[in-house]
Amino acid sequence: MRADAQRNYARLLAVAEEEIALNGADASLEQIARVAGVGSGTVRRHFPNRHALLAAVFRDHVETLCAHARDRVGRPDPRAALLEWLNAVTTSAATIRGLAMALNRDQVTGDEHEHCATGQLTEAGEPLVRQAAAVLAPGVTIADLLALITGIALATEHHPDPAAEANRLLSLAVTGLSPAP
Amino acid sequence: MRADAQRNYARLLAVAEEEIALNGADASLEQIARVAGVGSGTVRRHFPNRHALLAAVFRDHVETLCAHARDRVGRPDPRAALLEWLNAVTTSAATIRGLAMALNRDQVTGDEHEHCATGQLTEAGEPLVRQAAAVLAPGVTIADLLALITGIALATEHHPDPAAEANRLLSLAVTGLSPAP
DNA sequence: TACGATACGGAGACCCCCGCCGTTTAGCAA
DNA sequence: TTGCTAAACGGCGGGGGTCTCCGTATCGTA
Repeated sequence: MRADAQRNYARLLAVAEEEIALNGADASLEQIARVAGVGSGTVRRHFPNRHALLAAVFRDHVETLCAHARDRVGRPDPRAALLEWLNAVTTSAATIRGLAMALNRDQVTGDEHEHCATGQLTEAGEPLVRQAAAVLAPGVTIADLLALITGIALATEHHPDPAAEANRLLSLAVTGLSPAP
Repeated sequence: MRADAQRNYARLLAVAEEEIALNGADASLEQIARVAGVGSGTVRRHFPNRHALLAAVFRDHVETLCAHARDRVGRPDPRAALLEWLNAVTTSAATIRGLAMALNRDQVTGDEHEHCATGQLTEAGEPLVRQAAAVLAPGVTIADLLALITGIALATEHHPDPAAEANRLLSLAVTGLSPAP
């Protein structure tokens, strides 16, 4: 990779992060190019489509969450371990503008990319779910949990305090909105 | 309302319904105008903004759900009554393309319109929630339930059988993903 | 230093949203 | 039936976005 390409890549990533934080997952690529001071062709060369850009922007965040999950494998209390992680994921999804939509989008694409955000989170979270299987409702999968979390994050995007609201909804779902009598 | 205006309104509504079923809540207004064989100004006159169009298109569906709720007020088993209604809402939100996004959008706008879709569903569902309060987790509101449902519907939009998947997730949330030990 | 590969910038084609305004037409009244 | 007027229509123009493509500038090496 040429030096100028590297510079532009880094610059674009930084600008994209700001712009997405400001305007959500469908921020204008054109605008990002303008702010970064490069031609629109350049952003498109580094990131062929919006999905690629989102993946790059959120890569670190996702990686952090995955590490968080791995740390919790083998903990003495599997239920607590899983719930802590789910809370962390929820907080990120609700706080980091655009992340929830990005996760939702690549669930749609059907995980053809093993290394997409949802794929990574699935892989990292699966052991936690397996460990906690005994205390989970039968049939619950890591995919279910991630779908629910992205859904909750999308639905609470507007709220004054999205993270708090999202976590509250998640807690309700975990313990049961209306447990059987 | 003039006769030609009435004709165009009806025609636009029909075309919009198809187009939204095909392309989701952000179908092209321009395209709708083309298919309906009217100028783009006409669609904009009848529906000043996208939200107005969505509201009109989904009005009947929402009204049906509200009636469904009113039917169930006063039933002997309040829990069953509420859950049946929640399932119905979930099925609609997951099946009718664009509805979930529309509901989500007007939760965002903050219900300044009392008669918007979410507002109507809130009003209709509130008695069911009140009735069932004794068997609900403390603090659960009708707004929470609707938010959760729209979130679930958004998250399962891609699934081969969205309604089944959405209802499954809802059931899990109702009985608890991992009820406390 | 010269050269080839690589990356850059932006023009062009296409689509969409939105506001505006000249023209047509429905429906009423004479 | 015939005029008339307000309401409704259609589409143009401006602004912006996406995506493709190609001539040009630049980097890194021989």
